[in-house]
Amino acid sequence: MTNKLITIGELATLTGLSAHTLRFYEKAGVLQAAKRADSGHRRYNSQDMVLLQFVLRLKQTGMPLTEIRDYVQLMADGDMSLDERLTMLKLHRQRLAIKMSELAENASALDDKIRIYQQRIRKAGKKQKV
Amino acid sequence: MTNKLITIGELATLTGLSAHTLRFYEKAGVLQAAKRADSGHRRYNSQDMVLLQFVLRLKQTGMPLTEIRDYVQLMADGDMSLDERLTMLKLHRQRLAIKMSELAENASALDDKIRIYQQRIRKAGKKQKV
DNA sequence: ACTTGACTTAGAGTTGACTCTAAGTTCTAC
DNA sequence: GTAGAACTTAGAGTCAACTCTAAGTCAAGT
Repeated sequence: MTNKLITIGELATLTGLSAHTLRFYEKAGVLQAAKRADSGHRRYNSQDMVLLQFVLRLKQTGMPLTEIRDYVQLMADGDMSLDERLTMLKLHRQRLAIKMSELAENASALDDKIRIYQQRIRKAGKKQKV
Repeated sequence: MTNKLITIGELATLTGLSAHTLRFYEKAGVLQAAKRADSGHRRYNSQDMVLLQFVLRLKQTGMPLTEIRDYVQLMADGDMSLDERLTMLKLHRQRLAIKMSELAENASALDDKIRIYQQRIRKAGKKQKV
């Protein structure tokens, strides 16, 4: 077991978030309240880091913080919330699929536009020479 | 030539945006100032609609409005800005590629999670029966 | 002519997600 | 034991992107 505890500053460096943001996430319920040292300072363990990784994945795929908060709350509720969590994940997965196909479509439209621009620039260049 | 002019309300219905948002875009420079009827009401032609389609594409792929505004400004400057516009589009295309691959990675992580949840739920169901 | 709905403006308010400030406490290194 | 960095809190400020309000004008149908 790796029981190493780290400070909020260290977690900030590890994740690229600011300590401010980590506290903000905790207040927003996006992260479970961290354990505290005797001094009152937050101490994070490896499980906290794993959860944070997953939370960041959800965020990166466009899930709003309020929804992530609900999901994290369900995790705290234990196994009886498994079904509900699965439903949420599946729904989010579907939205993600839609977004990905939209992006793919837009990417190819962009590629077309870029090709047309390159042609126009090439032609303009030729005119210049004549 | 299809010279049909439409009102802001009609354009709103067509695009799914609100008239408020269309005016906001115009003020923000994301849309070029629309022609006006004698009454002062905005009238949009098909070219305006084509531009708006492209603007929405840029927006949908995550380009911030300030950047779209710069791009639209360059369009108004005419052909001499072709190079600069091409550079912008290429850069954006690259960011889009990165985002798409991130999403793909996160999607497959989500799929793993979903599979694991389904297994856990199936097991829990079995225990229930015994 | 009149009503009703769509339009006009400037500017205020909202939402989501941070980001920072102030004032104080704790930890680390010398 | 003291300086300076890192931590604590509550709450204010910022930014992007809308979204709405107020007060008025214009357009279309009966």
